[in-house]
Amino acid sequence: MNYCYTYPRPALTVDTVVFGYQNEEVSVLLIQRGGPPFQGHWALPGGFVEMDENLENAAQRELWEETGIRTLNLEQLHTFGEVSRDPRERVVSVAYFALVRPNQMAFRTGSDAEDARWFSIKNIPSLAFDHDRIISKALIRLREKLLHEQAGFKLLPKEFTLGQLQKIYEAILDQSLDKRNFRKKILGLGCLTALSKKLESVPHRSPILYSFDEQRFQKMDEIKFS
Amino acid sequence: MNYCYTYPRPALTVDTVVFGYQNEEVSVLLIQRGGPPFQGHWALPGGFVEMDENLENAAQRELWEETGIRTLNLEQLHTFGEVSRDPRERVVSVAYFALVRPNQMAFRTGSDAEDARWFSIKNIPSLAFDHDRIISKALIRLREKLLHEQAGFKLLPKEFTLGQLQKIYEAILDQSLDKRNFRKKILGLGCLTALSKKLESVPHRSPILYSFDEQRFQKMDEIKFS
DNA sequence: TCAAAAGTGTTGAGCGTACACCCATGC
DNA sequence: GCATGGGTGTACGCTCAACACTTTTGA
Repeated sequence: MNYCYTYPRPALTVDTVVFGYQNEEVSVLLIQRGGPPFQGHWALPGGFVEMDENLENAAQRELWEETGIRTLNLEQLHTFGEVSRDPRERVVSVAYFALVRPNQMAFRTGSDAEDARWFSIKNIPSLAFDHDRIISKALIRLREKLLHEQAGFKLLPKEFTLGQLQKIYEAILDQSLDKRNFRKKILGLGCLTALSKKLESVPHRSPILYSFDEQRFQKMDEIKFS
Repeated sequence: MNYCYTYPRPALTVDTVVFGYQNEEVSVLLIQRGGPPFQGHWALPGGFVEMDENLENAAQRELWEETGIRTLNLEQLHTFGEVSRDPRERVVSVAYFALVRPNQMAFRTGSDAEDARWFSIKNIPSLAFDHDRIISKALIRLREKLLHEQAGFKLLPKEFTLGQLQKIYEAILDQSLDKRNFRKKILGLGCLTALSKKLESVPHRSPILYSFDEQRFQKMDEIKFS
């Protein structure tokens, strides 16, 4: 108890909602808590902010320590500061949001006797603290990012087919889309490059692989606003 | 120094960006700092979060204490936590965002020998801390809210004319708009009620007063997403 | 030959944009 | 009567939604 202040202070944590995509389902990375409170409950990866690191760095570090996943592109979601959201004491948590590709989804279990797992967003268990509220907000943001920033490709390998991309949209928006209109709209963005390769060894016609040109997309976005 | 912890903790503050509209200009409420650091500089109203109040309540209280303005409808903007954003020590600040009507814009000066003033967003002085960055983010959010939530009427009296509303859009978007298209679009939302009164004693034809039906707008929004 | 997904165009409706004139009021 | 904003309609282009069949591949 060596750090003393004139006025009391809340503890400050970060929590990160990481979305991935596998088996045609969007899923969230959760860890199982090894100690109280909520021992054995599932929760978002996260922890206390150190004094010499920015909030985003703290979120990256905790994610790395607890799951072995490294990702840039963390984005701040919302800060949760209800007085009694943690039963021990006042804890304010800054929530972050990330999308990872399949090849980034492999994790190792953290040091703290915790287990980690991907859960489909259609089947999320009961969570510790107010983490269900955090995930609700993250899902809303995910839909917005999909619709306004075409973020779907960030959940796929760098090279992907239009069919895979459409399935992402359908999973996140929870509705089926018309194939022709989807392709027209996505290709009409002018940010996809058709690669000369095709995806082979599939039990049907080989689909063309595409890559997403993010720089071009940013430029298009700027033009729109002018 | 009676509050002691095992690990060091950042201080936690809230700051609020309040937008108003007067003299055909959108403006921000700032206070002049009465003590160091940045003594004499202008800054956003805000202060430390108490242990028994939620973040939004803290923002409301500080706004009330420092400016005498009371507003509901605070909305969280972003949390700023760069390590050195405050020269004294680590301070993390949760920024809030509010729109107030002209009749809410009267303020009293706070207790702390501070002055308060409305500044046009086209003429903002040099600010304390990273408050310029906070205002930049708030301006972006203001434009988004205008475009997606038609929030412009929240800067006007409950009863307003279409001409006044158009001026708000022009001030925030910083471009002139076509009068006929603007009216078509706004009336097409189906959320404006034409009142039987007209605005009188103006040196030209008396314009019709309208009120905005927020409930109806919310419903329209839900329908859109289904 | 069959199953499974890939790929491909047209049409109609609604929305945003461009554009110009007369009207009511106070001074 | 004049200055000042209030109020109004049409035509075009673009984007979105609906809709069905042929192609390729592996098993």
